Amino acid sequence: MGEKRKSHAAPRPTDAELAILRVLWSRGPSTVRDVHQALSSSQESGYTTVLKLLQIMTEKGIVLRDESQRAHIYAARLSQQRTQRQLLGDLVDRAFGGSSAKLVLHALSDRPTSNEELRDIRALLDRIEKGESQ
Amino acid sequence: MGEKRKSHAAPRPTDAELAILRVLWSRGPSTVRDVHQALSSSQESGYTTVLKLLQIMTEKGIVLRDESQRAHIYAARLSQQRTQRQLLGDLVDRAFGGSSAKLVLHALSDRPTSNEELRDIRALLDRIEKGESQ
DNA sequence: TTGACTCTACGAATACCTTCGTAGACAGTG
DNA sequence: CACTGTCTACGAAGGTATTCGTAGAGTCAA
Repeated sequence: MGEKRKSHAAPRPTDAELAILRVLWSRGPSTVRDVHQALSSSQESGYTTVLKLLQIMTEKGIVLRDESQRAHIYAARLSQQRTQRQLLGDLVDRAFGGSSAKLVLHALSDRPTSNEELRDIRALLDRIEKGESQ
Repeated sequence: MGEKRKSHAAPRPTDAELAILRVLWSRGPSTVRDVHQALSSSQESGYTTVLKLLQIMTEKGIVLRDESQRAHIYAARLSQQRTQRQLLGDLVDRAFGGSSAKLVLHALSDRPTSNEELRDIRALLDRIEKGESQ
């Protein structure tokens, strides 16, 4: 059974999955108990709920599982950056008609942004205009 | 847990809903048939599917319905900009830890951005640094 | 009026997400 | 060994999203 997914086309993580991913990204490889405790500070969820989620995420290929010990250890398969990129691309396509710039204008005009962050953005703009590096 | 939805706290639109919203935003108030036809160029979906979606969206308060004619006319309740802002805020919180700047850096480094768009972004950066108002 | 057409309403099927209870395996302690 | 606590696996319940079929009412023309 199973085999619904194409090879490795990691599907968009759901909300609950993203909450878990954020824990894994910040803590590194963790057990179910680790994740559950880290999560319990921000939201309430049963231990087996977290376990089930991690099992499902393993099936989907969102996380990797090390079963060498009794308490399995889970790790995010894709980096936070990679996942964010994917989510951003989705959003751009679904709601912003494919224009990153529109999205950026929204993001900047919306929330307070520190001077340091603004500097980083300018630096990136410079790089883009100069070289089209990347 | 109580109260899923406040009276008018428009929930995050789903994928199918967003596809319809994009039609309404670009065409303005439209009938089911209008939306269905506009949609059929990019994806296949039955007429009654679109109808059902629009009925649900009406219940949710995502669209407004003018029933004065036999063919009801639907319009998006929130502007495209407003909705985009909401979706962006959600994404920032869920995947970017609340930092708009990180999101911007991703967006810019990811997709090609035109010179004109880059100019707009710089202009906005200027406004932000000068005034810190807006 | 009748027939063809268009519209809305509604319900059902399916799939997915999220939650949690229960069961059984395993480990350490007295 | 028996007890207690921790772990995984599994299934089921309840909710939401998406799809579409069918029914019934309105409209128009001949």
